[in-house]
Amino acid sequence: MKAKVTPIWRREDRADHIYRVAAGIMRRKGYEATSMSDIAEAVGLTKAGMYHYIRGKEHLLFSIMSFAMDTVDQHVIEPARGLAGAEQRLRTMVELHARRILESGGEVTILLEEMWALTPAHRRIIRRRKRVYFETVRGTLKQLASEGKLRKVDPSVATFSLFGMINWISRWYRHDGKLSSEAIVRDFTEIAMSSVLQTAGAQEPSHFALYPAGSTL
Amino acid sequence: MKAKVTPIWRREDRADHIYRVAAGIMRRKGYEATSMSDIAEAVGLTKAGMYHYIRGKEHLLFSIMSFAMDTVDQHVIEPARGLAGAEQRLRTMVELHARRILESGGEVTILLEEMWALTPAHRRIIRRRKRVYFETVRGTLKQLASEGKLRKVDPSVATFSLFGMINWISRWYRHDGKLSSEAIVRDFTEIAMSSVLQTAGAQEPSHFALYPAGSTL
DNA sequence: CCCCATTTGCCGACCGACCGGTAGATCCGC
DNA sequence: GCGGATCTACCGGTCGGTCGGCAAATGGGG
Repeated sequence: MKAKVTPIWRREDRADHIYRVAAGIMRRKGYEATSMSDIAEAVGLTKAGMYHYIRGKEHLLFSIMSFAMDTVDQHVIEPARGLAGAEQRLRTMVELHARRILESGGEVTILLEEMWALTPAHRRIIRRRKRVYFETVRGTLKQLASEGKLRKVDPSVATFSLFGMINWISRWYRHDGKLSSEAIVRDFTEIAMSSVLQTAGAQEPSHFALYPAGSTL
Repeated sequence: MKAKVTPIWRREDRADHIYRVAAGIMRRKGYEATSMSDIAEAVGLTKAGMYHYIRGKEHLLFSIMSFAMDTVDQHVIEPARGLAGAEQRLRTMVELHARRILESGGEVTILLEEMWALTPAHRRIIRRRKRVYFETVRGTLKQLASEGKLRKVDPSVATFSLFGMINWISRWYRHDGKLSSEAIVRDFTEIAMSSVLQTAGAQEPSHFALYPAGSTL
């Protein structure tokens, strides 16, 4: 009596679906704590059936991470690449990245931290792509520094701080929260930009007065 | 010939040692990926021997997290509590917390993120303590806002951003890096403070001009 | 249109490895 | 010889992953 649904799955769609479901579960429970049975059940297959489409747990994680890096390349780095001013470029990257995280639910961000679970070869690939992004931002900050628009801080520390703020978003943002995502993006972008940008009128940050001249720098 | 060392372990010292070793391994590999055998081997005991001192894996994690919260209470919140100005209080917390992370190796910070591994009861306890800290910072930001010293941003978003920067430190800081920890603390504190503090001379952030008046706030 | 061989999608049963944790014997300083 | 510390041996259970096979599609040749 139970009419078999037999939805028309194209093979690659089925695989994509598995990636998506797995990403959601792994985001909530972490990679190690997520069993293949968990994923299979959520997908609506048995474990053996699921293995028809995927190669293994580690490769699944690697695929998700690669997809995450693809979206960052496509929707954050690429749109900002051609922009003229360094400040404009940085602001665009911060804003686009923040918006991406809010819209994607953050699976993508959080799983990028499970590097230790990858095989050395896969880890190297992901690390390399992350470094490209990091160096893009750091290069922009260095350009800002050469224009006198960066605070008197180490560009690497500034870059790490920016990534900290950005990557943390997915840990606190709730889709059903009080603030609209647009308001969050706006406030967040201002906070992030202000953290590294030297204010035009004040060449010296006020706190310099707190330290005696010539103290151990 | 091998003279047995038999170091004189007081029972609680032994337990403390296990906590410390476990925290180090779990920081590198994550909670789930760390087996009790891993820890036992690193401690120099068999698994059964180790269970003489600890109650179980989950309770071990809970103890480490509680210790982490103790140090934050003791070395970050408490010293800042009595301070007069909101700005001074915030700066002190940021600086002390950052310094703590650099000095402790960061075990403490990272493991605080493995909340999902705790039993519901333990999770509630840790979450409550984290919330107290969060509200302390947010309260300070609100006070800054009432004094007109906070950027025109939501205090919660600002607080989350601050915690993001701070908690991210342990992911990039290497003890053998080029920068001295003092230089890092100094730069980082300036970045963090600037991200939320309204610059004295500029009452309106420049980007407000980009949005039409009365746009959806 | 039918028949049948081949492929595809999927499953129940199962594997060896390892997990967290325990029982009971042994060791050793007092 | 007593009691805490530590060991060897083992438990039940779960892990990631595989195997052989069933049933539904697929596709030609007649």
